[in-house]
Parts: sequence; C-alpha cells; structure tokens
Amino acid sequence: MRRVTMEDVAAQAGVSRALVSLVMRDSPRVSDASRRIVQDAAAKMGYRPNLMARNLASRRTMTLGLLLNDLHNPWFAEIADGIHDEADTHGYRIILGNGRRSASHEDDVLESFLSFQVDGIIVAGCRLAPKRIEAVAREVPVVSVGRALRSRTVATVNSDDRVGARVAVEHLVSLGHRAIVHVDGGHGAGAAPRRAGYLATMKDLGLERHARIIPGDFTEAAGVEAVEELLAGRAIPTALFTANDLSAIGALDRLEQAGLSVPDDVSLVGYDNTALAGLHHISLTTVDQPREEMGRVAFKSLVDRLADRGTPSPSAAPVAHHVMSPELIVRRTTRAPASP
Amino acid sequence: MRRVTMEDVAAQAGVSRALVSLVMRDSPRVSDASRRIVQDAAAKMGYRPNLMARNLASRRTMTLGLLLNDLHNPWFAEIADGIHDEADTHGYRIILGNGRRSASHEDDVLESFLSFQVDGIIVAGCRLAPKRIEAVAREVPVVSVGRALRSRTVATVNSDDRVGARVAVEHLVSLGHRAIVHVDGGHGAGAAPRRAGYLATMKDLGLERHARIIPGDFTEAAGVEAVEELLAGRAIPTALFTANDLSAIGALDRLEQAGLSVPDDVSLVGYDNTALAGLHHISLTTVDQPREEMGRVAFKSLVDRLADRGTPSPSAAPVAHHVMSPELIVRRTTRAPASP
DNA sequence: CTCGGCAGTTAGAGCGCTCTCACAGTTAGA
DNA sequence: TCTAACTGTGAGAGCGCTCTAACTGCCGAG
Repeated sequence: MRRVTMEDVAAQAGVSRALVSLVMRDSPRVSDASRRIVQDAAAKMGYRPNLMARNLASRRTMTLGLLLNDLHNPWFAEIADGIHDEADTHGYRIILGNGRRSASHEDDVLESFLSFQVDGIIVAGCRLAPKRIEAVAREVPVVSVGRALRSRTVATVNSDDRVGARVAVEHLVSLGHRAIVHVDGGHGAGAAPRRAGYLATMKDLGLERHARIIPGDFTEAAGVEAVEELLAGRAIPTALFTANDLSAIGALDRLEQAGLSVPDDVSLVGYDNTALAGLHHISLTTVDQPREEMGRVAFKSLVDRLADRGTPSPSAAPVAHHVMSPELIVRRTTRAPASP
Repeated sequence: MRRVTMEDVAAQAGVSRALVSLVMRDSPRVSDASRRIVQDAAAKMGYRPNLMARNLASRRTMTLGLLLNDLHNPWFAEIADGIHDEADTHGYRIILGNGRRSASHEDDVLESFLSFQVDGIIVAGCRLAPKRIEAVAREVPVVSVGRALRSRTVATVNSDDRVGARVAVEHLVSLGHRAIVHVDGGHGAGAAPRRAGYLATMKDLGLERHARIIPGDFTEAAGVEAVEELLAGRAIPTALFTANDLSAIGALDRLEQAGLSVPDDVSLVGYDNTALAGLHHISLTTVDQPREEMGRVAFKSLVDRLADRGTPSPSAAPVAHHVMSPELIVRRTTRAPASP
C-alpha cells in the first residue's frame, strides 16, 4: 500500500504539484475554485503531507520539543498543560521527551530533538549541567522552566524559590513556631534557593540558632528518614518545612506512625502544591507555583524568539528571565504550637 | 550559522559522502581506518545527522509514537517506563504525545505521529473510538495498552480487569463482608470489565441482592460523591470497591470526615496500585497490574510486527492480544467487618 | 491595439540523506 | 597464472516536499 504523495493528488486534481503545495500551506494566492478541487482530491485519496519532506525542504518544523524530567511527578503534567494550551492556539506541535530523572537520558532526548530539527526546546526541571544546556541553545532557542539559570542564551521561567521558602517560614513563625527544621532537596531543581531562603529568613527573624537542615532528595523516603533522624535526637522541633510535597508526605506518615499528631504536635509545610497536597485526606500546607501560567509564559517566550529569526541580529539581544511569585496555600497541617 | 552536512564532513575527511553515510549507519563494510577518519572529522565539526533527510531517504524513522491519555495519572508514567527501557535496548526512539484526557486531542496526536512517519504507535489508555484506532492501524502498526479491543489489526496488551475485580470482591467476601458496593469508572478504559467482574462475582457468591453500583468517573470527586450518596441512604455497606485508586482516596477521605473509620467501620479496595496507594499514610488495599511489564510487552509486540514487514504477506496474520494477570495487594484498608 | 501589471499557475532546482550498482583492490582457489 | 569471491569506495538517482522565478492569460491604461 503505497503512501499517497502530493504528486498523486496533483494528478488526480489535474493541476501541478506546486499548486497542491500552495493549497496545503493555505496560501492566499490560490483561487477558491482550485482550492476546492485540490482539497477534494486530497480528501478523497486520504492524502497527508509528509512532515519529513516538508521540513527538509522548508527548514522549519513548527514543532517544539518539551523535555520533562520526571513523568511520575504531577508538577510536570501541569507545566505541560500550559504549554500545550498555548501551542494549540499558535499552530505549533509539541513532542515530549522523557528525562527519567537522569541527566544522561535527558541528554539523549535533547539529541533526539535536535536530530528532529525542532524549532525550539523547552526543558522542564532539567538536571543537565548549565554548560550542556547552553551548548544546545547555540543550535536552537531554548527555555528552561522551573530551574533558574544565569545565562545569556537560555531563557528561563521559574518562580522565586527563595521567596517561597521565606513565606513558608514566616507563616510558621507567625503561628508561634521557633524550632523549624528544613528537609533539603539535594540536587533537584529549586532545592538550592529553597534552602537559601529558609536560612536567610531564619536569620532575619533572629532564629539563626534554631536553624537546622536535614539532607534529602525530593522523595517520600527522604521525608521518612528525616523524621527518623529527628526522633533519634533529643528534642522534636515544633515545625518542619520540607523541600517538596513528596518529602512532606513521607514525614507526615512517619510522624503519625510515631504517635505524633500533625498539626497538634508538629506543623508541616511542603512545597509545590501538587495534586497530592490537595487531597482532602492529606490537606498539606504548601507553597504553590503558577505552573500552567509558567508553561504558557515559557511557550510565548520561545515563540517570540522564533519570530525574531530573520531580523538583523537575532541572537544579539540577551534572553528574558521570568520570575513568578510563589503563593502560600494554608491547609490543615499547620497551626500554633501547643503551649509548653 | 549554517548546519554541518554530510557533504562537509566528507570534504573535511577527504572521502565521499557515501562513505560518511555508511559510517553514520555503522555499516560493517567500512575499514577501521576510514571509520576513524570520518568519525574524527564529524566530531570536530559537530556534525549531527539530519533525521528529516535520513528518514525521507530511508522511509523509516526508527521512531515510535507513544500516546498517553493523561500525564497527570502515574499509571501512564509506569507504562512509559517499561516501553522506554525496551526501546533503549532496541535502538528505537520514542516520542510522546499528550492526549489530555480527550478524544479530540488524542486524534490530533495520532495525526501528528502519522505526519512524522513514525514506524509504529502505542496508545495507552486511549479513549478514541475503536474505528478510529483501526483506521490508524491501517497505515502503521498499532498496539493498545490498558484497553481491551477486539480487533484483527490493533494488537492489545492489558490485564484482565474482570479477574481483578473478582479477586477484589473475593478478598472482601473471605473477610466476611456481604454488603459490598462498587463505585464505577464510567467511560474510562477498563471501567466496564471491572464493573462486569464485580457483578459476576457477587452473583457467583450468592450475594446478588447485595450488589449495588454507584456511578463514577475515575476521579477523587467521584469517590467523595459516592460516599455522600451512601451516607444519605439508610445503611452504610461494610465494604467499598472502587474502580480506581483515586476514587478510593476520595471515598476514604469522606468516610473519615463522617467519623467512620477505615477499615474498622468500612473496608476499602481500590484499583491500579498507583504510587498514591502505596504511600504509608494511605496504605490502600488495591489491585495491581504489571505496568512496566505491560509496557515492555507492548513494545516487543510492536517491534515484532515491524520486523515482519517485508515478508510475503505481512498484515495477513491477525495480531496478538496479550492478557496479563492482575494481583491483589492487601494493605491496611481492609479487615473483617465488626460483628453486628 | 500594444503594453505593463497582476493574479493564478507551473517548471525545476534543491533540502540532506540513503541505497543501488558499478568498480577497484585484495585474497583465495583451481 | 587466471578467475572467483570478497571487501571497500564512489557516483548518481531519488525520497516528497518547498520556493524562486518564470510563464500565461486577461485586464485596463495609454
């Protein structure tokens, strides 16, 4: 069963191949009559343009690559929602790549995107070395979502994680907490500024000597282990601020297992406001990022740069760095500490 | 900044373009010396083969399209894991498409895959009409995961949802439950056989008159509403079997809010064994499907058919339908009913 | 009438690669 | 020594499309 080509449609419609091409690209320079004839012929024969050939000839694909670091994390799904919405209205196609939480897989995906000649790339929560991302950005416009990057070539869209951490700590302090421990996110995207924000805020509020950081890695297990470390020590703090929701849930679980009530004995704040946190059964106080909006902004910032191509010196202007505001979502895992 | 082409590499290496092509494709018919020279030249110039051109010329892409119905559902992430693992070892590239829980988006993605000339397509949890899927299967091999489909052209891999439902009900009955209510999954993939399995088992065990189905749709909200409907009625059943984990969590939440203990007052069984169910804090008894394995099998079944191409009458043989066994995972939401 | 101008259409040269085939060089078999 | 069988290399014809430039009518202006 041979594929139908443009040539076939042209023959069937009794016109030239070039005219079929014009119709397929919605050129205005085609008479309505011809347009109808061609469209009918194409429909009748079940013709579908071959993107490979089209892209080879036109040198653009109207396709963007979206690299998601972890399909298991709902955070990425929401970023993707925003991007897809925007892409739909702008006539772009999105192909997704699965980074599988590993830099080397991410690298493979980027190579694959480049081989596919995508017009641009969005990386979400990417763990690759900044150097590597910049190398890719030399070939095609790139924007990074959810990870700050000080770069003249890679645009970024992220929320201010320092501020998010500050807001979380301030919330706990305003409730009366002093002993607030932070469970860290290790090398994950956003972990460093959250940690820095925690430390800075504790210091600003004169709670420097209460500050304590327990290493972690954005997983549920990290939360469990952090609590175990605390239980092994002398005093349990009155509040815990974890680097993400998953860790918070691990901590929540381990605390209750130890007979401690959240929030009566220990208050708990997560980060990301994933769907998990919103489950009534969990109802975690956490810090929200406008994820869909971030996706949308990322898409727009990429497409803007794409449009610039062809203008005199396209890559001369430094790229944009968008910073969105995080927002504290208070639910049922925080309250004032019991009076001693 | 012009892209480096094969011609450039050939000139740099002082050989013909064809030889570069052979090297790029790892042909064994190239001397080690030439291979080195070409590879060095390619590396030095930062050459990367243009997939568009390659695929146009070779008429295959070594790329498979994977359509995921819902990025928010971790079920799909695990299917994808299995497929990716297998693809890595077989030298295939995977591009993902986001169905966004809607048939029309799914359709767009399939069109896009076909335009990209993918060698094959895997649809996961696809909600599209069987007719439409079969139309696609006429152009390129297709396998459906997680949704049974009686078709001679579309291969399938799924677990036996009827059996899964049976096992769940039998577990509850063996604990001593009689009044077991099912919260339904509506039009979602797998909902129908689960419902049927529930009904058949209740009947087989002589509990026909206790059977009751409350409509739902695979969401947390459905679980909440189902419990509310029960609370409004006279008697609360001693056990609930929901069509998926998300509904179970909604139900769990609403039950506890109403002052009922799970499992002391009501036992609860979910379906899918998503990561959610495994959280210690939830610890939901549920039915597991071997998802990664299902992904792996789907990939293999697709690649087998790809290999068949070129043999005399490739599409003559009917495709395979794999059915995997579901497995009950007993956790902490089920126990014997309190004696009356 | 001739002629530019314009809308609508077409021919033809690629885009960067693969792949068949012919050929050169090398070794083994008769 | 000659041929057969390999192995490695190069030329050239596409793959299905886009895009530039040129062509064809047909109109109104001069």
